[in-house]
Amino acid sequence: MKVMQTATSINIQTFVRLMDIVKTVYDLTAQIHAGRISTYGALALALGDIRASRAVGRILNLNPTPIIVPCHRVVYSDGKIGGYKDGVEKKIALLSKENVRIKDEKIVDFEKLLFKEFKTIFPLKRLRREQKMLADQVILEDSFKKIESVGGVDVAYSNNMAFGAYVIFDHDGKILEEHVIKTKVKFPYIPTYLTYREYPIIEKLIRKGKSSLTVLMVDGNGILHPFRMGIATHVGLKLKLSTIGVAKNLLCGELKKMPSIGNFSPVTLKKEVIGYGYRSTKYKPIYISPGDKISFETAAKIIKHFCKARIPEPLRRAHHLAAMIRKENS
DNA sequence: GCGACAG
DNA sequence: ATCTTGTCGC
Repeated sequence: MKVMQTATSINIQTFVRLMDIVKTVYDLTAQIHAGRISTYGALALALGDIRASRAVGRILNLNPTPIIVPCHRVVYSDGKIGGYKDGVEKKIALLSKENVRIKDEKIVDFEKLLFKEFKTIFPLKRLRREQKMLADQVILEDSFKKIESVGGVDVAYSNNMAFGAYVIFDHDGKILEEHVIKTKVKFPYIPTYLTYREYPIIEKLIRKGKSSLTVLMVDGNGILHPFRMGIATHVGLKLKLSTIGVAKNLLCGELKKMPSIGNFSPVTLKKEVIGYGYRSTKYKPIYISPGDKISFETAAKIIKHFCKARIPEPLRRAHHLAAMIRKENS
């Protein structure tokens, strides 16, 4: 029987390749010919989002083949040279050899030499489209009555390895299960795309759990996200779980006033409440938001119940576990 | 130098 | 998140 080469089967392979952000950055950089220069931001835009510019810098810093991938041709957007693994002198020397002149630490004729006509399919735009699609499916209502168990997941890193930890507590704070996992990192950290870095690890961890889980706390945001699709929300939708996002820093929006100890204060974005700052100690607040299948009220209640320290216990324990495993493997 | 954007 | 000396406060 003749089997049609479906669009899907092509796309899955293509998709994986597309999403190899590291490889894409190197391929894009190789498009900058001798005599031209480009910027970290221009490369990020070619990936599909200016937010990736720092990730581009980090990736180029690890460039294993500086001869094939001419990362010396990537400079700051103000025309300054920027850094180079083997020293800026080397970068300047390589550029000079290509007739790119530098004066007062800046590229001469920067605008004229700037290359930004990359051949690209903007891989990050596809991910953003997915986030926008999924955002419609979020339900900010509890999908449970009684809280049997509450889980926490966190991930630690060392070089190209990720160490994930998953802990399940019962309602009284007793640990029911602990799981750890070690995997290769496949996606860089890019603000607002955290889920594409950590979701695969979290999914593997959750599958190891035996107890039925009422709620999962995720290190990161729920709907407190420019597109209402933080990692906790993504995890909730994909794994059909009630989730709460818990972040140690604010990603977007505005905390109207500093909450007093033991209290919450709303975080708003364009007049809309998308999360709460919560202070259980005298230290700086944490930022909580519903992931999926939970209300603001219930999320807040659960967070308060599990906050013996600044960070709620399930996440605190998961964080410690992940850090321990990371250290053991280093 | 500051602001600066989860992890 | 990780890299890290010394420093600060409970």
